[in-house]
Amino acid sequence: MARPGRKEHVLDAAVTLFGRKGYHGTTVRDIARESGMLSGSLYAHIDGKEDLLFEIVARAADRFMVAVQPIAGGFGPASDKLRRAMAAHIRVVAGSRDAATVFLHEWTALSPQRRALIAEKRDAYEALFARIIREGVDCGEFRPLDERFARLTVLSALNWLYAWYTPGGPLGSDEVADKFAELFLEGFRQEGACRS
Amino acid sequence: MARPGRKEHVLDAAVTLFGRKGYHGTTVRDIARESGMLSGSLYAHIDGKEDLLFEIVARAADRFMVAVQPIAGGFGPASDKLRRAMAAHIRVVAGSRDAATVFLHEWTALSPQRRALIAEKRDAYEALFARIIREGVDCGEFRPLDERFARLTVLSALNWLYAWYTPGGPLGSDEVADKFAELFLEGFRQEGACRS
DNA sequence: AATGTAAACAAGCGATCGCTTGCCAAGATA
DNA sequence: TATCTTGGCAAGCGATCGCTTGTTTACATT
Repeated sequence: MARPGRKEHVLDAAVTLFGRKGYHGTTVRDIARESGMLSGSLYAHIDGKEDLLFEIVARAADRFMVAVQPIAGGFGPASDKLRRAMAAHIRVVAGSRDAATVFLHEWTALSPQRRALIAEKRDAYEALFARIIREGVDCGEFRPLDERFARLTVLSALNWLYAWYTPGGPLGSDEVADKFAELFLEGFRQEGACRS
Repeated sequence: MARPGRKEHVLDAAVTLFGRKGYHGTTVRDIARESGMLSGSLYAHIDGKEDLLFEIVARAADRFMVAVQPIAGGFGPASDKLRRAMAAHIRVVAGSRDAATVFLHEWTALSPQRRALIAEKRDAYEALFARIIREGVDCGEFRPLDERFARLTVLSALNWLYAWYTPGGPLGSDEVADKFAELFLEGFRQEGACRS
């Protein structure tokens, strides 16, 4: 009887190591050791090292998409959708920080064909945020923003989360999202600032 | 007579390759080929592969520091200092995009001691932005921001630049800085928004 | 108890890794 | 002219890379 959990176990080991040491910095022997077997035994479950990377990256991309898609397509004020989209993104990062790191950093190690596939997924994901921002501008809720800059800024903040956010820390993912949303929506400047 | 330009030439080759394929994804033979010599000849100029990485990363860190330090320590409104600090940062990225990429991504490949050294430099750099933000809050020019979040958000936007900014493109570094600064200072929300 | 099969191990393949060594041509120095 | 230094080449070191092969173990099914 096949134990379907074995491959998932290997994927878990790989995502941990890829996240910590990078794709090229991780050997198949590392992955095997982390999985509790020898390197040759890995090949009963996988076709090659790069397949592991692709599966990790593709799954991570899908998780982001699935989390934010319904929010971008839903109803409500753009500011609310933006806050909820950020919260959903952060929840994905918090739920699988290593996978998010690998998704953002190691996709360049893929073959050109697979890299193009991931680029498509990433573009589709970014389009969700572009849509929310355009909605906000069109309905007058947001200032006449440069959509590209606003989107890039929001995504930059989200994409850099992996570098400092610890899921077990004092801040829950929704609290972080609230703080980000407030920051982006209201800006830094005090009304009637002193301008010293 | 020693030709002092040779080592710089090797460093240039290394920063290009590290930026494109990562540290572990680049071999010393790659670096040698890019430098127009064979791998053995490299070792007349360097002590080892990791020394190249360290020198690249440390120099990049210093460039950021030198560019922003006088702005953070200078005079003027915090909003202006923030905009000028961002512009200075972006100029550094634009002037050496590969080095900035390596600085942000590949420092984890360094030995623990050297990694700690780079972490110190990075912390000192981030402190410059923290100082500007605190100044703005203290003098009342900024709202009572959470300094940590504001700093992280600004630095996220700056650190993600390498992923999309092309120095030869339509936007100059100062234009990008202006747009970022406006976005952060004024926020997304329109005064008297429709809140539909 | 006999058989089939999934999943592991032991061993090692060819290739490539970072790096070292011994050597030599060319230019500077004396 | 004789010597020394620089910066390169050719060759190859031991280690490790991703991966393959042949065999064995453990367990489910019959």
